[in-house]
Amino acid sequence: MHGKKEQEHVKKGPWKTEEDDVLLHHVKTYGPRDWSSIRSKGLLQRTGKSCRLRWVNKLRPNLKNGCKFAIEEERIVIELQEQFGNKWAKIASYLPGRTDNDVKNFWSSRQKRLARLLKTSSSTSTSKSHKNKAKVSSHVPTLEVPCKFSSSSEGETSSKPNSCSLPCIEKSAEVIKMVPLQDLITSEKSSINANYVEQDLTHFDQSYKSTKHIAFPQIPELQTDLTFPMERVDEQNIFDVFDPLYSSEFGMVPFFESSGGCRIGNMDTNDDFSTNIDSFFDDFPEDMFDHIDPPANPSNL
DNA sequence: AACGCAGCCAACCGCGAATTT
DNA sequence: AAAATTCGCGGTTGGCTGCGT
Repeated sequence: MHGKKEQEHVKKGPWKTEEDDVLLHHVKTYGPRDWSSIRSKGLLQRTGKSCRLRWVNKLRPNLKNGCKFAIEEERIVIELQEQFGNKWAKIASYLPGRTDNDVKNFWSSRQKRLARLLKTSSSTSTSKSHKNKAKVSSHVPTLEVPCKFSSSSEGETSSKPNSCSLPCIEKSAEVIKMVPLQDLITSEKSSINANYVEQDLTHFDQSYKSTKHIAFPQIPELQTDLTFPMERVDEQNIFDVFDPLYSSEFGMVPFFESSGGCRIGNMDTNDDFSTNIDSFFDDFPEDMFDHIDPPANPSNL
């Protein structure tokens, strides 16, 4: 009975450095797969599921751990959530260095924040006159611009400030009402404009057809020329990540560097790997992935 | 200084899909 | 083809931290 229990014992909770080491060694040897074998071999008392999650969310190279979402990233998440719904993994595939968990956490935080704003606003609005409402709304700028969503991004680059242009997002000439999220947040303390909060939340209501109301950070323009979706840095292209050219890709993610200025790598999880990304890879032999089967060639499928 | 609250994040759980036996 | 196993995703939870009162 005890023996069986012991055999079935599964470790949970925060990961220790030593466990990360074991997991990294497994990935180094066999690649990011066979998660269940880690436990069956007695390497770790973690479930395969837990191992995979740890790798995907924290140990995988190129992750932007501990970095707040840049404005561009926020914008993309909002747009893609609008389009795909809560398909976090899919949305994350458009954001280099972000995991589905990151996106999910970002979104739920945002939802909570907005819900709280709405709650606050409704309580304040009941105690305040309509006059007050109108007064507040007048100082919050609203942008109503035709959104140039198109799968053909060429020639579609917006010349207008505040218009949005995300390639590969199929949209008709819908009107996007952009509400600066920063304004929402900063006005929380003083007086909330219920109208704006409501507008923001209504975009979750599918019944809104002609006008989309989205809380957007107010930024001049998306200065990117992203080809979506970005390749995910995971099982599919792990080999690319460890390509000899990787060194140029590790300091920053080019696209988000300017806004985020965020270093990549598991900088905050454990000291052994936090010094810098180079020392992280110093631990790996040059032929570290020689043992790994190359990804299936799509043409052979 | 102590307390409460909100935000953030890592990790777990359940379930369905995909893959293997 | 069916059952078993593994994997991946989305929802949820709980702990930690920072900030305001």
